[in-house]
Amino acid sequence: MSKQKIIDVSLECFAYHGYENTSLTDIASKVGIKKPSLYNHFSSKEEIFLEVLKEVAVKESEHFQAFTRQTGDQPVKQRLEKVYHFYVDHMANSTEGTFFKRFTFFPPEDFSDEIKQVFLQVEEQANDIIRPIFKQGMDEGTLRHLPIDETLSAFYTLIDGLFLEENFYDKDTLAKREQASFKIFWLGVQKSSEED
Amino acid sequence: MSKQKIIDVSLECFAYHGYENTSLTDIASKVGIKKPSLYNHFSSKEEIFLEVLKEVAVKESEHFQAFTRQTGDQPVKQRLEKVYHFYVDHMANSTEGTFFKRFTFFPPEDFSDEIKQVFLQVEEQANDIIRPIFKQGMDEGTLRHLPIDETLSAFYTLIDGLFLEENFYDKDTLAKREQASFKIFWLGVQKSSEED
DNA sequence: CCTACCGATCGGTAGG
DNA sequence: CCTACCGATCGGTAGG
Repeated sequence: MSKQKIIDVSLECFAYHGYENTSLTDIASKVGIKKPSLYNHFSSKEEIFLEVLKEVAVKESEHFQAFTRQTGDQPVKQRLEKVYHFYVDHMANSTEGTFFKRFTFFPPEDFSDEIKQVFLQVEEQANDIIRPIFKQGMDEGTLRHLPIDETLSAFYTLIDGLFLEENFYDKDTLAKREQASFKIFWLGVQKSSEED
Repeated sequence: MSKQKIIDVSLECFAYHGYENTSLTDIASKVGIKKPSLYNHFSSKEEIFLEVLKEVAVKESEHFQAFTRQTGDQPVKQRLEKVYHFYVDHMANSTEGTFFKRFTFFPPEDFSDEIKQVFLQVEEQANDIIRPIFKQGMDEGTLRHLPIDETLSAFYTLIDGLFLEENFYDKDTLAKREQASFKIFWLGVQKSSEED
């Protein structure tokens, strides 16, 4: 169906060029039709954007959930490390990640409320997936007993920081920064030998 | 001089609305002149932008340097904590910080090289200012002997993460996240009692 | 520093 | 799904 093709093409254009910098002519030509034909499927540019946003939100949540579940049988440190690398890599290298980053961080004014809502919803679902890993670590004595929401938010802040840095550093430097941040985070949250 | 006023007004427009979303008519009307008069001072919109960029880079470096120097006589933990809060607050609440964040994060394609260069240059200057604090901490035995560039990059990644989060959390939540991240970072880098 | 105007491009519509 | 066209707005220029 060409409606889906319009959504796919729009996702790519919006992700890599932004909302204002993507024209309906651009989208139509990449789909292989003329601009007015878009109006057979959508009533405005805004509607296209909102449909793309909705799709990305659902896909991203499912994607993260599937990956995290799959690490369920591993030790806490490995689970966290894998989830961490997966998040960072995905946001750096996928179209959906780029879209998500771009519009959560600098939303077009007209959509800022919808976007904020989607971000918070995706984050909440991600929290529900990651929280049990920290819980597991504290219960089994691998992690310090810190307030779980502090640990969780510090973990996210690292990831968010790397999102931003993806824009300036080359792959090698970024990989080193990714390692360094995790190492120090882990030193901070692990239970040291002298504690009970 | 009205050239300076154009730069000041443009900085504000670009910071809060982005490059494509700021028209020369907008800028002129806020300055109190008509659009064609801008061309008495600048030869294009691009030139205005590049001049604003240059000014922000210089101002930010100086501003940051001045603040850090002023904390020189305090213990390492307090110095780091103050620099950290200063950085995050400044980026959240100043026009220059908003400009810097917006354009380092999603640069208009035509300027991406110039912007990347400015970002790396500002970061390098910031490194030269912060590195001695970590060096001091390791020398006096407050901090673990970790590779200094790992510590430095992890510290920045925290700050970068909070930059992003400034866009969707309210002040209270943000302040909590700021505290939580620093707390865990500090647990990670401080020398624990059992080490030599 | 202005008025008047340029070609290009935008999102969107009419009508088939 | 198309051609033809709309009013609005863009960055930029001519000429004073």
